[in-house]
Amino acid sequence: MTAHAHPELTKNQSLVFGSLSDAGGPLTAYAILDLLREDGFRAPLQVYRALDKLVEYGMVHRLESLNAFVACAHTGCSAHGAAAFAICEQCGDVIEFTPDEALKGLNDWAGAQDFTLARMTIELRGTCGACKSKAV
Amino acid sequence: MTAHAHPELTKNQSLVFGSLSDAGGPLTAYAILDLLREDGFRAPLQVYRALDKLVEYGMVHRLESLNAFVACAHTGCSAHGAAAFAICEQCGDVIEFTPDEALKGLNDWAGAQDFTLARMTIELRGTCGACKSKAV
DNA sequence: GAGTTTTATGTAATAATATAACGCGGTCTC
DNA sequence: GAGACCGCGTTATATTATTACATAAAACTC
Repeated sequence: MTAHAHPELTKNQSLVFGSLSDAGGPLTAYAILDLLREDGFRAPLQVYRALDKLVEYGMVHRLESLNAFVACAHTGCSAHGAAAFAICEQCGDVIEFTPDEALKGLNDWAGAQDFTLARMTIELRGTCGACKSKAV
Repeated sequence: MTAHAHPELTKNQSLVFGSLSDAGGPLTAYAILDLLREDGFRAPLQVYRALDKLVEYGMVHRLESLNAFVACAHTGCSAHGAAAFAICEQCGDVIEFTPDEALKGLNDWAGAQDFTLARMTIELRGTCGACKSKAV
């Protein structure tokens, strides 16, 4: 539960970020709630409020196609709105990456349309190399 | 409610596709349900089942970041998994487009990672040109 | 065309995800 | 110390989506 160069986290924010970091993968808000019951969490709102802040700080990403949340892979991940995720439908693993060419293309499109970008969601679904090897 | 070169739609599928086409923008499943009550719809499942098929046929897209559905902008939109959406947070308008450069970049990334793509979600959030003009 | 399988349907119940509304307590600032 | 703000706790509720079971209609097989 490293300190990070981010705003001092509150107790609830630290707990939520800790669960996500420890999980090493995506968790739903309710899964986090269950993990934190022993730490005194009682209600979904405690999780959602912390997640809102963590997403705002760029420490956590929301996976829209999974309704789940994941700790940012880049321990200091500040320059954002700009991550992409590949989600393996076999093993559930999520790979975060920065798709420079795609981002350029989308930014160009937005510029040409006079569309001001607030954020982007880029999520790939499929099967990762490891799972394909395993399959007969 | 044009006939399309697609599988013959069932009655429920036609009704759902019709509401989405008429709406000219995204609708949630429950919004569709309310629109179709006068046509005899009673339960969410009637909508979700039709939507599943329509998405499978490529006639409807799901907007993950909105939990909503929209009729495909390309009346015969067959070659898919490959659309992107720009969603204006002021007026709610959705622009569907095909981001060739971005798709190339993401496909290349997947190839390099040995990740087999099943589908992609690309959604841009922001403010469209028209809304920016209106703003003081 | 009788039997079988598949697909679509209707309905009720429930699960999973997310927010609204209220009140309390701390910490700033002035 | 009054006011503003923020985080927190709690209850209730809203929204989105699925499970489970029964019926009916279409398509396929022999």
